[in-house]
Amino acid sequence: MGAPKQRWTSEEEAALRAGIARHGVGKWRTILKDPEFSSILCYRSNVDLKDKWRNMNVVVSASGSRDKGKTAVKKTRSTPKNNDHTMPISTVTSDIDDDVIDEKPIASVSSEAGNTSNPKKSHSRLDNIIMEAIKNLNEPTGSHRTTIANYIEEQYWPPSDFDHLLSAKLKDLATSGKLIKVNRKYRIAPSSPYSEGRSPKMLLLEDVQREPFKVGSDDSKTLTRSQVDAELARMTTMTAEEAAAAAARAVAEAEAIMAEAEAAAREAEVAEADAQAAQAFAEAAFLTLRNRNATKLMAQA
DNA sequence: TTAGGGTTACAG
DNA sequence: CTGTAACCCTAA
Repeated sequence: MGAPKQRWTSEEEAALRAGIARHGVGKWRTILKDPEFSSILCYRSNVDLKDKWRNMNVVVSASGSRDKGKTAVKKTRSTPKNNDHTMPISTVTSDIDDDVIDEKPIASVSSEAGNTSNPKKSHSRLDNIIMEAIKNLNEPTGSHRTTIANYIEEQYWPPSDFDHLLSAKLKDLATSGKLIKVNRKYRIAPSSPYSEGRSPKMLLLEDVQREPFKVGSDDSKTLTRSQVDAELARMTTMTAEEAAAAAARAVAEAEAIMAEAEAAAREAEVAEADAQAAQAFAEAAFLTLRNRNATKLMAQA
């Protein structure tokens, strides 16, 4: 975690995450060609994106054991890649009603990558994996248990009784205050050491809050994907002041919508979708605002 | 063009 | 000296 050669900035990481969330994992060239992301990632190649994404997903490498005792990566194809290039929130998850959590002792985890879990830490590695999963998923309104499970199953391999372990652990973390459970979604608690300044929401607010705009709790709730694209396309022709104003307004709208969606403690999937769209719009607006000088429209190869 | 292995540079 | 992150090379 040092500062080696050309370290990736937070903006670049955010752009990469946003691009992956929008286009899918592995579509590096597509992400690079995206006008919103190419502004930030113009100094990176598709290989750089791939390498960076690979490094970001390196979780807990086996300490020691350079090239020996490496447990083979069992490619369990039990999960047939349900969705590739769709919003992760679009998984409607008909398998809800998952709050039936058995109070199963999970002390005997001992199922991780080759190395024995360190007995010094009070919490097992599964805690770190869960927190990392939620952090990397980076969903503004929290992550469903099924989404977390899907993420972990793709990053690692599912241990035995992983479902029960995850449910118990999530409840344990929620009761201990390390996670906040809103509706059926889990977020990282603000006081948790895992809540680094990686949230694009915070990133947005830090740079755009100079223009105090009225939080309009008005028509913005009916923000659709096409409207987002239209607004975004119009923004590229704005002046700096107009772009700043629009970005600030977008952030305010996103905040209002997300706050409203969270306050409504119900299973409102429509509000959730709106919050996602607003978040995406705000992020894209921010990226456009920051790099509107370097507007290079890469010709389609 | 992408995925994976290998190499180099830097931090602890 | 060791681990990590960016960089580099190559097969598919």
